[in-house]
Amino acid sequence: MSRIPLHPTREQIELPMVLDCLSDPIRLAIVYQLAQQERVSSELRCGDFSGLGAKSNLAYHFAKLRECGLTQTRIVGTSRMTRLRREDLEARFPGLLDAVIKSAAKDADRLQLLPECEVVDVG
Amino acid sequence: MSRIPLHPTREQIELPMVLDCLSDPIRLAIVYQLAQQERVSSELRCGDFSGLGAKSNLAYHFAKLRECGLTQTRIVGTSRMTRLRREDLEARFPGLLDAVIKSAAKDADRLQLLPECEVVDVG
DNA sequence: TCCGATGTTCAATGTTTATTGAACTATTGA
DNA sequence: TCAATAGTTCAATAAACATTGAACATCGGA
Repeated sequence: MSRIPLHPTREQIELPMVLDCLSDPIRLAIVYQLAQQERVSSELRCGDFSGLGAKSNLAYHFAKLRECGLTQTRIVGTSRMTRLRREDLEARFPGLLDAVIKSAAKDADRLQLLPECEVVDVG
Repeated sequence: MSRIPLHPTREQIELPMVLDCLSDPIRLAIVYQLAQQERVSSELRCGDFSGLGAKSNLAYHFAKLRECGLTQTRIVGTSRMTRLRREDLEARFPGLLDAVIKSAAKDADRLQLLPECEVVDVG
């Protein structure tokens, strides 16, 4: 396991990479879930998304999200807690993330944003 | 040549396809140019973008833009006039296109939005 | 100190993608 | 009718991408 997950700095976040990252249905679902959850808790574990695919596939997608600057990941015990980099994204691309999340919400039934599994029950 | 370019209906426009389409630097440059030009003329010819690549490659990218619902193309003589589907996009994904275009404008120097060629001189 | 849980990394696979040049089609104007 | 122009289609190629299972690493708790 790489001990320290690598993140781009705010200025290193690139528009095409962010758009490409968001264009994958699984990654869009992850971002959407993270956004939905924000009022309750800003972070989620990777394992909370096991309904979206195999472990190794999710690790791949989480790495992409992290490397393009959409998410921040920190290690807590054996888990990885991931949250959206809202402030950095808003600074670089004002209004973009909100527009994407609202668009995803509008199409929540077409996009498979909520697979069979229910995500979390936070105390 | 396909005589009638095919376009998705407004409702057929899908978020992941739009984001994927916008994530390619060449297509982003095309969309950006179309947006910049809108005050002068809402349409541009494919040939106006010859600085962005070979003819056949541009035809490929223009087809992608059209098929995902970002642009509308009509035939005028031997030319194809292309414009952004602003109203349809705004109806489906409010604020999204504007956010992308403004973000691209902010990063205009990183992204190669303006290749060697100057685009158009409209009467 | 070992077990179970959580994720990562690797290799392999099949798919999609972008790019190119050549051949082709359609239209305009001489 | 012919040539020039605008753009499409095709085949080929190389690169990137998503997906899987197996093996591995790390940490917390019994």
